Amino acid sequence: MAIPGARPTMRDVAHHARVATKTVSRVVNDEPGVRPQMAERVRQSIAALGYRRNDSARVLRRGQTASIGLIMEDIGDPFYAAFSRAVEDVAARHDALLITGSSDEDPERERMLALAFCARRVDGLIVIPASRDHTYLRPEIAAGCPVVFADRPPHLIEADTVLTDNAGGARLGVSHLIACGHQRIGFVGDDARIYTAAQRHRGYLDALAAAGLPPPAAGSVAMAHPSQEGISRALRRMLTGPAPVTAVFCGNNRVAALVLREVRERALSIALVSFDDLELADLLAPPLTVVAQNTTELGRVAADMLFRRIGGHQGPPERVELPASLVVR
Amino acid sequence: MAIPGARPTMRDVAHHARVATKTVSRVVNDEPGVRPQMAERVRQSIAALGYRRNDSARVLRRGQTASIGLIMEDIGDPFYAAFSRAVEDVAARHDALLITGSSDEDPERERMLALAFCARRVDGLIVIPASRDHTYLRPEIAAGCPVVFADRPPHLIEADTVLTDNAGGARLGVSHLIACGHQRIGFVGDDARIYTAAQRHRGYLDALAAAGLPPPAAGSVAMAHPSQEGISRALRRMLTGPAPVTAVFCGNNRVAALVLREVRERALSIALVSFDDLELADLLAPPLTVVAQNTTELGRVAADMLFRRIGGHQGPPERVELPASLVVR
DNA sequence: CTGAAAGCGCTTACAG
DNA sequence: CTGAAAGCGCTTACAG
Repeated sequence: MAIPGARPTMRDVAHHARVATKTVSRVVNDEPGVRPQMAERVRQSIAALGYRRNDSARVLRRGQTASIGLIMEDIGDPFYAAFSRAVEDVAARHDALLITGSSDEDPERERMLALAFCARRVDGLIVIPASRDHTYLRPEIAAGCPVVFADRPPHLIEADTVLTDNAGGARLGVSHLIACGHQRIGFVGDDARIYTAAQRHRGYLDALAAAGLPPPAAGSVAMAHPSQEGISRALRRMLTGPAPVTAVFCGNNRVAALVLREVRERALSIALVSFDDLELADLLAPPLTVVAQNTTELGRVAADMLFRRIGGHQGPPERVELPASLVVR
Repeated sequence: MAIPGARPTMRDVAHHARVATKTVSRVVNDEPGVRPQMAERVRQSIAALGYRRNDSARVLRRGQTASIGLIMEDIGDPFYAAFSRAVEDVAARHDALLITGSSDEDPERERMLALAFCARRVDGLIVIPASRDHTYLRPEIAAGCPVVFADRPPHLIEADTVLTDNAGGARLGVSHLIACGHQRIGFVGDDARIYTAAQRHRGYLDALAAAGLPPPAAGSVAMAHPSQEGISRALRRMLTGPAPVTAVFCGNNRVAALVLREVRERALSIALVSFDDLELADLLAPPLTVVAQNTTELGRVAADMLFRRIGGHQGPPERVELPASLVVR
């Protein structure tokens, strides 16, 4: 039986045990209604041949693949890794496998991955969107593949969505800086086309307004795909001129790491608060106050919503928003 | 065609275009030998019905699933996340999907995941072992599912393996502390039953011996699953008595984070070097010198080895060891 | 260039 | 309790 690629099939077992394949199927799947004596005979043949059920055939016949797909920006990023782990745990509880793919913020890649997963007939999909147009998913959803969006809302279609309250979180962080006495506060965020970046920027503006502070001076807001060089320039701009900022709110973990490096290298003395927690943030000098998302909960809720749909739930699309919390350090 | 779960099949398309399914198959798969005019007719039917090939049926017939499985300790850990991303990139280049699972260092869970993946007939498996006995994989390998082990070697079977030079890396780190003038150096590592933990401990002892230093005093070595409490106790022990340590080598990133917290909280003045790099390690005061693994390369090599086997390579099992590098800060 | 038949390895729906 | 037949949706191996 050790011929590469030559696995015994249910038919082989049936021959060996001199029964019908259906009987083997019953034994393999622990279905009732097989005499113990016959079941034993089948079990011996299974052992003798080293038989293992081919789930990929089973899946074809049954129509459900017991697998879900997860598309995110980059599984290598700690935020998405934690999210992914939470999804995996829920999937495992439903005996489903998890197929993952990284879009690298490329809409076309997101689409290719999503369609490839659907072609494999995953039972459902969780998408952290990179695309600005999800109409390509409409036929898939109509054909019975539910989709849940996480971290960012879908575009041009309606579907279950779970988000962090990004604006609210940013308000918390910026209000904290204001409470500490800062009046001129800069904002360094990611590309403004990214939903979370835009929402956090909005929260920043709201906090200033709520405190009766003037809107940020020109140059006090920088939003772009984070790079050391870009952030260096942005900080330089914020710290020069007649009204330099005394504090900066960082829009996410990657921005924060770069800002921290810049602050250290140029020995800048500005206060910082960041959206997203960072490993070791509590050990920095001074420790970094952050607005933390509940990443695990985000993943858990997204997966729960998906499995509810897979289980047949038919209600209208839902939108859940989870709070972010201020971690003062 | 918007009836949930009712996707059109190749047969539906064939009826609609009044051709044989084989002709539809040719068009769908861009096989040559279809008159342009007929191909066009088929394409129109495909569009009209919203047909999408069911890859799960294709896979059954062809025997290859174009998917691989990856089993690691925890996809939520940044080390494994980076590893996973590197594997995904290689898989994508081979048009293969990646199925991931976390074993949580539980041998039984590793086994369940591996067998579940094999039941789905993944084309190959990458395993970061938790188990001490991999004989359960022998039938799967014999049946044509190649397995590559990464980060830690397999137990009781031979198979392709890619490792970091853990002992060599630890020697580098400990030698650096010695070069800085330290003579009494402690070691705080993970559970000694984990291969990487044991190897790093060995490298630590080798470095002491190579420098002509005496073997560590009783209590200067602590190896256990990392917990704040356990590490607190271990450090207390190392720092009391007649010959307290002046430096500590941390066995991995999780240990390092806990040791750093303890050092900060109790304002201990000891030198630290850690195996594994940490985000922000350069921004600590003082910055943390580390022995860095090339995690991405580890994942890339593992995946390359696997796809070579999937491609038919038949040579004897290979073992690759990648160097670790000292990052002085 | 086109297609009818068989089969991948299971499960479903029946019949006995 | 047991099994023969049909079928999941494709591709393979032929025949014309």
